[in-house]
Amino acid sequence: MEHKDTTEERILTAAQVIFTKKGLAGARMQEIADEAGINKALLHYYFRSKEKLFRKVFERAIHILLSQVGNVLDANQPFFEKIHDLIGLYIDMLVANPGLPLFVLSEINQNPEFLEKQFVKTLHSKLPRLVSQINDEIAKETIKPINPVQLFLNILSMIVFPFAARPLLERVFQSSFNTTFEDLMKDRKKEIYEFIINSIKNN
Amino acid sequence: MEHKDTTEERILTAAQVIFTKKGLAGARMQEIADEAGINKALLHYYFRSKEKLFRKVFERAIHILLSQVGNVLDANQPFFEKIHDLIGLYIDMLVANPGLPLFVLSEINQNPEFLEKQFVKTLHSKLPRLVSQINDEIAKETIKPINPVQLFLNILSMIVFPFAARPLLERVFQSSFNTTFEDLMKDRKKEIYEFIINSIKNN
DNA sequence: GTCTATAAGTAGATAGAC
DNA sequence: GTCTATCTACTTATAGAC
Repeated sequence: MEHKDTTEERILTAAQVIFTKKGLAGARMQEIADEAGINKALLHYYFRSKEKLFRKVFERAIHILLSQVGNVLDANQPFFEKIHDLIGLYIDMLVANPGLPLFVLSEINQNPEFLEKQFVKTLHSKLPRLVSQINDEIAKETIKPINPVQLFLNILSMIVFPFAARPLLERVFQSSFNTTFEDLMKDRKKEIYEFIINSIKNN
Repeated sequence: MEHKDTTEERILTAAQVIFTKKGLAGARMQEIADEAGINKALLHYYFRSKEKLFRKVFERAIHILLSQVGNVLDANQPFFEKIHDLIGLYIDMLVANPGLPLFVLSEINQNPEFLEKQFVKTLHSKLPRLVSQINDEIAKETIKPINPVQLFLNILSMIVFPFAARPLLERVFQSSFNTTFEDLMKDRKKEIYEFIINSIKNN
């Protein structure tokens, strides 16, 4: 699966590295060519324009961010297990792709037309199911009453934010607590899960 | 206080709008001039270069993000009150400046040298105090044992992330729940505080 | 202080040889 | 498919009139 060593693939990988670091506007085609170890003209041979190349990289990023998570949300699983697996899967994915959240959020902000219907549609099809599952648990009194959307926001925030703020947090944690970002993230799955359960679970 | 209507101020305000929307690399001096209603050459007359103008805007943003919060963290207050006030102050500030978090995080990521010592130093001087206050509460058994850094990350995440992800969340919430972002944020102070207290407080 | 005009450099894109 | 050389357009920055 992971990556036939064709020129096209090497360009895409290089483009992902540079676009993630510099953004669409800040990236230079020359930089991408250098990173891929090929000539600038080849980029245009394969992808015609900078924006078309960017769109391919961006679509990939969105796909990674959504694909596995959709399955967890769909799964027919007890509520607490689902939350547990969601946290585990998402953090694993972000550890493997730490630059994705900030990349996607920045570009959507700077260029709102990149927020494709696909993205919104995927979430739109998954979220209501989670919301009604939360409401079921509240009705069964297994968890305390809470606005399901706010609960979802809390969970998502605790998972994703540290990666979006990583460039900043790395330095602060290093200088203040002699802790590396990686160490924090190792414990974080368990930490987040327990923090949530402690908060919402009924005795 | 807020803003003598000098040309310099109008440029800074315009620059903040454009840089926040497009980033350093994506912003055009012409756009900033148009937004300020003046000529392009005047930008250079007042600020010499695009980067110097950017730095002024960026420093302002950092200042807004840190100034009030430092005071809360320093305050000699009971722990739960301090958490309560911290959430309230920070969300108020972000509602007034919703674009700041993503702006600052993106630019630090794309241009790590903009992360000035000042920023790291300020946090460095405030955080250990909060950490030891958390440890005190754990020792007194008013709250459950928890890694203070992780707790701090949880709180910060729940406050800041929704604003960083705002361009995305706005659409999703609108299309899935017929809720506006603003409505969610109105309740959010109370929601976050209760979520945290429920999680950490000992009975 | 504010403008118009222009200089100098850069980046995306293409032509054409191999 | 891959390269070198080049075109064209745009962007920052400056010169100089008012």
